[in-house]
Amino acid sequence: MRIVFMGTPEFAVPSLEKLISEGHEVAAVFTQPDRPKGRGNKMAAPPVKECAMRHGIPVFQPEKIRRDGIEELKQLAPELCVTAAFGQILSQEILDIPPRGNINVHASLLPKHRGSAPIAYAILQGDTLAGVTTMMMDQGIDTGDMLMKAETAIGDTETCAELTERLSRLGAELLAETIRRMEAGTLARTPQNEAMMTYDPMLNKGMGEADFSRTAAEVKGQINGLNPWPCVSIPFGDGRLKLMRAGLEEGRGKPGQVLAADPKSGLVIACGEGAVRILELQAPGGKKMSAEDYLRGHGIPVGTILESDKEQA
RNA sequence: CGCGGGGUGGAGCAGUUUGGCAGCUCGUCGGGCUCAUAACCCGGAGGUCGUGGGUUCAAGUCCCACCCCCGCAA
Repeated sequence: MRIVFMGTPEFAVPSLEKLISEGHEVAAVFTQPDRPKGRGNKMAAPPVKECAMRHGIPVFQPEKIRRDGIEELKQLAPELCVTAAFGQILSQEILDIPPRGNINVHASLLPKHRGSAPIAYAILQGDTLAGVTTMMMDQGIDTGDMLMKAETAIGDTETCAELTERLSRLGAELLAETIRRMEAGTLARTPQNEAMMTYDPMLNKGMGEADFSRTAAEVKGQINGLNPWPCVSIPFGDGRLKLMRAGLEEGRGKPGQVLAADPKSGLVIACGEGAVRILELQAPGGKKMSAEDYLRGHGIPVGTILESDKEQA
């Protein structure tokens, strides 16, 4: 099928590669413009662009596709559009161009977790099940009719980064099967149950302020769900200590109190209810490492109360 | 030229300010203690100190260049 693909981050790459390997004619890729990124503010291409260029597929990077990309899309004359984490709103005019519509790969079990950070919120809220849904795009945000779903259990200490990687591959498989059924004429559309819907706001840096007064399960969800961004952190020395992965642990104490801190027993911090074991962390200026490794070279006295931002203010 | 931190046995760090024997915690190997152990005691192996040049009687440490890693800001 002649397809135009729209996507931006790493999550979208497996879907694009799957379309190619399935033999579809990917006529072009739309992705976000290159932006200055990282140290030195060097311009960086979105992962989807790099993938497209590797395959010799034309790339379009309009600032707003609904303003600057309409004519190009019309000329490309796709039979179907596929989007995956594109990051731009599509207007009805755009959606009307491909005769078979626009399929979106969304990283949640809709109608739960509409919005731009479904995977983070699944972990943040303590869900045990995550998944991907293919759906027909309409003008709302993740509101269109559902086509197919795939589920997967969320690991006990799985981070958003890891789950995103898994779901990106699951989504690619699901996308391929969805298109196969569309071609076979056996694809059913299921409207979303609006009563069950949840919409998650965008993540922001403020969400990464540790709050050990919450329950251990909430703290764990916050730590694992906000990795890789914005990450939970606490003021520490010259900078901030980022907590990258956590699990639940027995124990109680004042919120933020260090219950254990040595290479043998690891790092355990008391919460408002229960305690969390910090499995991976990153000190100011340092690399990400296991808590055990960190403690081999640094001491944290047992009993220390780690201040979270809210307690300091 | 956006701001800043870092590279030292297998892991994580100290030592650099003020040049002078390679240090700590852990792991690993051997021995001991113990009913037993991830505990404890004794002993050993293991390091081109990111790379290249320079200064010096002497450089992990001072000077110059380069490579790599990381945080912040966007």
